[in-house]
Amino acid sequence: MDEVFKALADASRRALLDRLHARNGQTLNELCDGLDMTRQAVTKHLGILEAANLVTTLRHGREKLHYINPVPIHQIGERWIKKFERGKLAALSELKRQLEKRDE
Amino acid sequence: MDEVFKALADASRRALLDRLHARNGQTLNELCDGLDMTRQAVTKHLGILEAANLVTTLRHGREKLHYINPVPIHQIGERWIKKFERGKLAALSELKRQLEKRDE
DNA sequence: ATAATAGGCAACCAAATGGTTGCATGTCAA
DNA sequence: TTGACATGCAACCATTTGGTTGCCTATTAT
Repeated sequence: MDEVFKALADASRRALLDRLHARNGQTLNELCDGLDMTRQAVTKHLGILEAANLVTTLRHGREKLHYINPVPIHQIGERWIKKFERGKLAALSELKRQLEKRDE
Repeated sequence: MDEVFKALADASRRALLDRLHARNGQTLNELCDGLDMTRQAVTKHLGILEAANLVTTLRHGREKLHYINPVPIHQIGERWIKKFERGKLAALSELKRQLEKRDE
């Protein structure tokens, strides 16, 4: 889980996921296209995404195809975000109450 | 948005949010309790959470009370996670198809 | 008044991070 | 078969990060 959070913490990596979300199965060079980074930098980012299981790759001859794996993202939503949904309204109203109490 | 992702990338900070989720409005020293870090390290983490608007603080005399703000977490869910929900099944089945095609 | 308590500030440090360059390897096409 | 193309590997670099220590300030309780 920590690896996923860390992987998602970088804007370049989120951009790569966005690209794969727009069109899945792109090669390394396709993913590099238009980005202000060297190919090697992109390789590293993709490696981190792959290590976090956010991307799965498939060799096809000399090309490496990258496929997004939506499962870890979904898990972040289920296991983490949702926990804070419950009690969200309670937290906000309590905060509001405390903020108002300040002026007593 | 980037600040929120970065703030959530650290396990210590997520643990602090968990603590506030369990009991809101804790002081700095309460939050330090039991953690294997100096108070100053915790202060820094809380500063990052506050900068990302994940935590709001309120001075009460010499104490500083920390309240969780669930809104940015919710926004990550809405603006980011949900985007990948749509097409999740499509991505998975395509990945499965490609993986099977490998053995042709 | 004064001691204890709660927190703030700043300098410093090691390790991790995001990036680069240079070169090597494997695969495809002419 | 040889050149072009797609990717891999490794060393190196600057900056950021997560943490420390030492000291200072503000508030509360005795």
